[in-house]
Amino acid sequence: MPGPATVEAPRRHLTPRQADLVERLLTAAGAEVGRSAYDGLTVRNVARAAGVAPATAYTYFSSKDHLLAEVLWRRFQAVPVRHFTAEQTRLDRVTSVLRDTGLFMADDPATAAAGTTALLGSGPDVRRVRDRMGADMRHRLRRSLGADVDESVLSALELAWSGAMLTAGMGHLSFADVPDRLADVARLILAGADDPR
Amino acid sequence: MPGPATVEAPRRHLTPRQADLVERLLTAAGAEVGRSAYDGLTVRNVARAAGVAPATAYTYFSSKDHLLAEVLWRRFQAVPVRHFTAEQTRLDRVTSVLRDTGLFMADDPATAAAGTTALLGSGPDVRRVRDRMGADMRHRLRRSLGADVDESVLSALELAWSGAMLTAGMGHLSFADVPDRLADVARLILAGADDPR
DNA sequence: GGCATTGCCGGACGGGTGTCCAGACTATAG
DNA sequence: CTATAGTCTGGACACCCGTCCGGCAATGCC
Repeated sequence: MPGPATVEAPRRHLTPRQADLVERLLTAAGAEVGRSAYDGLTVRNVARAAGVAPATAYTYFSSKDHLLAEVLWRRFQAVPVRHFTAEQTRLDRVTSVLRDTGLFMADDPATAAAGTTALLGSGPDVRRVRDRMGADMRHRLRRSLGADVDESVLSALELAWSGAMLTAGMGHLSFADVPDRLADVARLILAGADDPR
Repeated sequence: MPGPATVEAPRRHLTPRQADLVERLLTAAGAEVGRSAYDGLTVRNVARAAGVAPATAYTYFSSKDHLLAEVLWRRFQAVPVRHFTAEQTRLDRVTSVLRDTGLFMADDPATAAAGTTALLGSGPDVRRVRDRMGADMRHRLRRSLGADVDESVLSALELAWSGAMLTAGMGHLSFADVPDRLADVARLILAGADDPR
């Protein structure tokens, strides 16, 4: 049975006006979350700050979680994908990726923490953002690992990264410490993989 | 300045009647979460199922998250601490700990997923449960690693464990796969540590 | 320039959360 | 058996979420 499946939203062209609106919402959310953490932030406040009716905000972001997740995703995307030089070892490359993607949150721990919480939300849109982010991270790691990747190494690195994000998001670990911690993990894991080229 | 600090609740003796009440709430919550996931569960429903007024439930658990977190903690505690034999290698020991603590959630993925979400909540009580669980896990791992533990190995294993819980809780990874994944990670990390005794 | 479509407004609504309180209820002690 | 301290009740409350809808403005098409 094919089932009702998911109803794809028709292709959404955003007029410049709308794109600007979305922009304003995202930046307003980013600013707001800096003041009041996840719990304190309300969609209505963000909407007001962006000069928009609450209902309108909900037509572009299906939930508070979705909104915050999208803020985080945007920042994540902004992390540059480095160009590797020939003399970098595999460990160097992996470490640099982990460093960059770990550090981007340290600038604004409030947003990072709230975003982490939001990313765990349950709506389908949040899930999409989550998948997108996971896929991007996997891609970055795979690229840094070079040819003939051991899948279990890749998976282990991903797990460690998620763990670090989570632990930091919960306040168990400082965001500033994340990069070093992850570098340690990479060192151990890559030393464990037979071929540390 | 000493500051207002946290106001410790005065020592709470639970009468048998109260202990039973708490018990009923926890099991009712466990049952309820099996049917409706995190979002579907309401404190009021759990209270009703336990034959208790909502306000009463809130005097024992400060929030829905706290309630669910406590359910998870209880199950986690029930995971047996194995007795290691002399001929087990370090990897064997670590793997068995990761397997056990990873598998206990696979029995009831619904509860596990909801509990994971709850554990990320923000109240001070939830935080306490979280810390308790993290400390317990660290303890189990440290014990399995044996003498002269490399702290970075311990930390790496913890990160991987958190990552696995998170990833599974989000549905990114099946709870059933968690043990094998974690075994892989342990193999890599311990091979990376110089002394795989 | 007139007209239809589209999107925003704003306010109301149903449901859930966590808090509070006055009163009923239980058990313990006098 | 009665007074009293500690619990539980049930319902009201303030707040927020996410949804819905009628009205109004702007955009784009002819």
